[in-house]
Amino acid sequence: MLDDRKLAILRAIVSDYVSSQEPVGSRALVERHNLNVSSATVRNDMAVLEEEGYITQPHTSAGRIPTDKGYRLFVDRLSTVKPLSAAERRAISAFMAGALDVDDVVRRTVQLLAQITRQVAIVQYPVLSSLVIRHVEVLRLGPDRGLVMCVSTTGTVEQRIVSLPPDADDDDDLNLVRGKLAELLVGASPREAIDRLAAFADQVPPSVSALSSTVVAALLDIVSDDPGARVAVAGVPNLTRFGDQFETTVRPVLEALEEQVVLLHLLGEATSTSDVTVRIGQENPYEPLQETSVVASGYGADERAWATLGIVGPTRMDYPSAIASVRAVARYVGRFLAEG
Amino acid sequence: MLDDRKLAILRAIVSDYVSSQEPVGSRALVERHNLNVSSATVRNDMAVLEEEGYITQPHTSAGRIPTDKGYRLFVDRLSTVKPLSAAERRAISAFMAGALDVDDVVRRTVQLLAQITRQVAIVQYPVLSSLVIRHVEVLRLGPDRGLVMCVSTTGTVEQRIVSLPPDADDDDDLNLVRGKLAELLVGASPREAIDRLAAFADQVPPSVSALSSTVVAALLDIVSDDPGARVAVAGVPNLTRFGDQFETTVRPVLEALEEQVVLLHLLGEATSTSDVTVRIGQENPYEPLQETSVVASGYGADERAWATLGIVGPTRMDYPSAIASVRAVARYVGRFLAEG
DNA sequence: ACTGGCACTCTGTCAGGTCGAGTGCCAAGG
DNA sequence: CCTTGGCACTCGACCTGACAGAGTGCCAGT
Repeated sequence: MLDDRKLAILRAIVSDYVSSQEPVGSRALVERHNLNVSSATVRNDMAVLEEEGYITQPHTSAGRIPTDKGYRLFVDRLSTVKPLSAAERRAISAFMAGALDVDDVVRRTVQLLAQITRQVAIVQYPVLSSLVIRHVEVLRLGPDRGLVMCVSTTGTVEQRIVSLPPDADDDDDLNLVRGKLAELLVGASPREAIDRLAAFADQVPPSVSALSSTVVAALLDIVSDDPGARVAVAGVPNLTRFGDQFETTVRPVLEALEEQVVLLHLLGEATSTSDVTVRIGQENPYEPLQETSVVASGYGADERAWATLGIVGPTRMDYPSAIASVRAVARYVGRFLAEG
Repeated sequence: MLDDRKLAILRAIVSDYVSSQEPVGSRALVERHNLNVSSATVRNDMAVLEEEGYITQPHTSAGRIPTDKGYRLFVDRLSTVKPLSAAERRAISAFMAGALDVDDVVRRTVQLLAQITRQVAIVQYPVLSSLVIRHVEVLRLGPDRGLVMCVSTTGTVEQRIVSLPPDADDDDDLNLVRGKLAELLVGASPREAIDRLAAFADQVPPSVSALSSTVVAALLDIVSDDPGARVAVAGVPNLTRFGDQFETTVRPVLEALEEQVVLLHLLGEATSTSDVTVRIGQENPYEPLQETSVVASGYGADERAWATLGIVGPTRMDYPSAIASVRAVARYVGRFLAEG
């Protein structure tokens, strides 16, 4: 159906359109790429490609632009991942060097990704569910307010403010509960923690049951209410390069960027750290973003991904570079988080 | 120089322009407001107002639009702050109810502010410098990595990851240092903490001096590297209502929104919780944002402000509503943080 | 001091015309 | 059967001129 030349033409169309952002015609194509055929031949091939749904023309007598299906074919079969330049590799190390804690790593990563791809970058915070609890703390902040904290082995800290029963007039009860909980939870994964917490109510003396249940509720909230459900975003100004129609294309993106839930849905679920997922236009699960593409990858210190990162940009995007950048950054961050 | 009628005309121009976003002419003015004079009279007055620099016309034979100076006069002398509707007040309480911790309060506040003003909202995290240290924690995360944490009485948690000397082969040293530091710092303000930490090196046995100095450095970093230097942003999609020119007006705003430092500079320094600051167009300290106005206020539980919040929008903004909203939200958040 | 009237200026828009890029198709050639 | 040069056709981009409308400034009259 599609011989080599047609594929080469499709590749050329994608490549030209991505760089010029203008429909590309048959003549320009034979001039800029050495296809060794005439423009008429290219036209015939383009007619076939259009019939098959890989390209389309905005109006009669304009050049062709790739469809989502065309980009998909390009990404799957026609593109070779562009290796990053030495300068880019150096930029990555320089940018990440000296990160203070996990939050800082995430913030730097998202900025880095936005900068090298010149798109909007999104980085999910590492999900606690693949981590291990290192420390549990319960503090009294005021007469009836307390703080419950949970620290993971990677240094992520999650906390909740709770109302403490005012009758616990000194902190012995608090320390008792804290001690028992620490003993119970340190070393546990969040999933184990949920199970152990469910059985905890029976293990405390009735005198502290009110206090204990409040703290346990907060801890359950922390470990079960997926703490990786947060994302960092950078590179929003890059949207101004998006195109002309603002209300129709950019606005939905801006709205999606304010909805953490949508963003997580968008990044998708990455189970492995080695794949880069590309969602093109209408393949996108979130309807208002069907004019945009998402390039995402899992990241983490081992094969199992801790969380996801990626970029969002126009379907007309330089996929080979984007994929290479996302992959490189994901790998680097994974290693960085492992080594500290 | 400017009699009552001229002021009334200026007020009418501002009001009409803000709602219609189009230059307003003399005839429309006498029709929509009962000025009891003819359009010719209005024209004469407008000529004076233009001469004085309060209004301008985009081109000959177009209506007038207010200048920055015109808006300034309007804000200072011609507008009365619009009280919030009952529905808005209810929305504020509903939105804030059930906030989990300080971070959550900030996130909700910034969303709330963006929603009721329909502008871009910015909320600075409460600065630690007006708070008191409640708890200090030092944890070992791995063979050579540790976590240093600091909790304030409002429940703000700041942490740093540090490299620990590997020779501390069990955690007695760590606990010793932690204990001494907790004793030293709990109850201190950040300023006091800096002083006390400076003198701490002398108080520890030499065997733990390496460990101690690492931890102290991290704590100094936490308490001195102003943790209130962070802001939350929401309502970015509202920028699409900004106007037509994108490259020139919206892009600089998007860029500013990615720079925490610029944003803090923009909000300015609010020392009191009772004033609302309005910076109009060129009054703005950050040059690329001279087409925008900033309405900001300090907030906090007492008269002294903890931090600042505000909105950024086009100079053509509904100042009375914006000022009222910013003030109301600032007060509400202040009370909320105090009561918990 | 205000008002009605008038000439003037400028923008936005619409119709008409031209240009050029690009296509589809066809007949001829390898 | 594939490829190619040629040709007619289509349609958007751009320019032009004309026109209506909004708005102004100014002036003479009340």
